[in-house]
Amino acid sequence: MSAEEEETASSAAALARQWKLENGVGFLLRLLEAKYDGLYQSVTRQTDITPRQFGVLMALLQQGPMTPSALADHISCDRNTLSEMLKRMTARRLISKKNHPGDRRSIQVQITAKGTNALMAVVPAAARLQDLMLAPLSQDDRAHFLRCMRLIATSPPVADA
Amino acid sequence: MSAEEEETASSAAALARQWKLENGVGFLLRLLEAKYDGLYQSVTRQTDITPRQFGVLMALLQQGPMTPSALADHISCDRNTLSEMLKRMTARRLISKKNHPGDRRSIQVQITAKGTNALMAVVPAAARLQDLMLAPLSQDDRAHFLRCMRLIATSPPVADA
DNA sequence: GCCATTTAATACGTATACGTATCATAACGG
DNA sequence: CCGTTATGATACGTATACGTATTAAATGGC
Repeated sequence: MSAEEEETASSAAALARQWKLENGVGFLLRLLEAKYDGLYQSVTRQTDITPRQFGVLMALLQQGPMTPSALADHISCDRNTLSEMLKRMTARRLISKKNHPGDRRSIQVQITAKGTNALMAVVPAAARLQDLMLAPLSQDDRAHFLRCMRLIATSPPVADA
Repeated sequence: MSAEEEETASSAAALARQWKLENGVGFLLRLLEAKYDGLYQSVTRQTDITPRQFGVLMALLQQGPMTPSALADHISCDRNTLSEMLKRMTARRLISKKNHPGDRRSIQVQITAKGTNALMAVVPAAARLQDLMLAPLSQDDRAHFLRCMRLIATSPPVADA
């Protein structure tokens, strides 16, 4: 082991000893996600659309038919992930696919009547989710917390990363 | 459709029209998670342990051998999920399993030398992740944001949920 | 001491998430 | 006009996440 590697190794060991997993942003984010999904289950009971599918259906309802790529951009979702979601949602007839007029590579997806019904059935419950998640915070903290999340989410990736 | 159902449906439609997906906690949490994982990829380059595996290895390094159940509690991870992670990590020889002395139902998992090396190789990069994630926030906001996340994460589930 | 209950771990099914590869089609440059 | 490149969608592989089912073993009640 070179002197430099040894130095790196010893400082890594020191960092590891004092590491506090429970203070890490990644750790906390996962806890919040789990809490959010758990609350979603609680408030929506026996529905058959997931939180992610909720976002897809809401976007299609509000924006009308669009291509998978446009939809992925709209809801900030990976295109591969969305492609698999759309496959499952099509199988369940929550959405339908049709040919794109003018580009034979492309398609358009649209919400079905069944999808609209499924969405409407959970909208009232979903509307309570935000309050339930933020319940532990004061009113001031809720707004501040959301601002912080938006700041991080919308700030461009750092060059030195 | 009963009068009540009609009322529910029309209020759901009204809620849906004014729904702003990009303001939802769930939506923002997913953006932050994606950002975190992206930054992890950037700062750790060609390593072969994921952010979740990092947490497992760090816990085993600091706490020593323990049962999968104890580990799941320690890192707040679902036991089924952890079981599959441990299977993959065992296959890669990052950890090893041994019989539990005194309870033949149970086992203990422990970090291997290879796992320790893999962990140490990414610790310095992982230490920079926190700062990179919080970079868009002021110093005051960083502490406040973390406090808010901990508050939500640690507050017990609400009864009315 | 035996049986019902509980607990530990895992298997299995479904859903998300994303990197890489593939295929068809469109767009473009010469 | 033809070949190269870019783009849209999907297939495939791996990893996470979690509900439910299964199996083995420990535990508690009687």
